[in-house]
Amino acid sequence: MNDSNDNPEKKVEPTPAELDILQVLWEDGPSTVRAVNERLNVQKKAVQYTSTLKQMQLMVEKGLLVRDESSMKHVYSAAIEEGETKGALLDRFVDNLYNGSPSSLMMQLLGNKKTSKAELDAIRSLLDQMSSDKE
Amino acid sequence: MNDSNDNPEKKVEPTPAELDILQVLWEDGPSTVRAVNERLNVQKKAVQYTSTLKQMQLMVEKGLLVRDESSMKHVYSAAIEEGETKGALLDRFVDNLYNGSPSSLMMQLLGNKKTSKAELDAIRSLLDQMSSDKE
DNA sequence: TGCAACGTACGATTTTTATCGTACCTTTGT
DNA sequence: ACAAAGGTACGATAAAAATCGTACGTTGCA
Repeated sequence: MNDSNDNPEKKVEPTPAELDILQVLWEDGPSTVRAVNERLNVQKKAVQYTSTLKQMQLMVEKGLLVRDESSMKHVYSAAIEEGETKGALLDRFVDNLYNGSPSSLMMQLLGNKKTSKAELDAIRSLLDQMSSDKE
Repeated sequence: MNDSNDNPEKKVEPTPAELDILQVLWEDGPSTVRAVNERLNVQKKAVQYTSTLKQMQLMVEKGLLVRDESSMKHVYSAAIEEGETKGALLDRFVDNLYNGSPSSLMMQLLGNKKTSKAELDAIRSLLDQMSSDKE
């Protein structure tokens, strides 16, 4: 068996720059390099077209993106799922910083002045909804 | 004014390896290089003594650590606060991955099978406690 | 037809992070 | 006194991530 199709255990660890690109693709769907590059230049840092191009080409090799070469303007899309990827990153983050304890992270979040009251309310109702679902 | 003493706005962004070292110091308090290195070798990856030494020396230059050179065995301690540092990293993490919305992060956390029921309960009681404090 | 606009390919390089070897100093036991 | 043990300093290098310039191919139109 190879890993072409059903290998959900595959390890994915996009670098920060790769993550930026992935987010554009997750949000906008399949896009050309130019579209992605423009979005990065607006939302993030100035970066040359060819830098983005190269980056995305490498990402295809790594299996982070797939591309459709049928037209001259290649169209790229994310090859890994948003939720899964972010979940893995979150896991690692929690492991590294909070000893794998989500509630520790929550405490950090709650003690953080940057977290608005509205957000806290949203979290609580989320939690309430959660528990009424389960019980 | 310089930034020797009271500059809480200073930007700190430890790299992964730096964070490992910081965590040891946060947990154990002021320590020698050897002590830190041994802890890393047990808990993390094998790394040469001089590598850890160099790393910690660089961290002093960057202002991440301070050291007491009064004895020959220099004693290092964290120069940045644990909660503040982790909070900043968490902020950046939430900004990057969840558009700055902690509740989105929560959803990810709740949907994550690795998060145990006990942890969820802990979070909820944390939240309850939080709201009874505030209101 | 030929040139400008726009696309990809890809080597080279820079930047950042991490690791290590070697030189050399200090302490201590005998 | 001096060797062994254990410490620091620091240049060199490796490894990883990111950036860019240049070469070259294709398309569309004046």
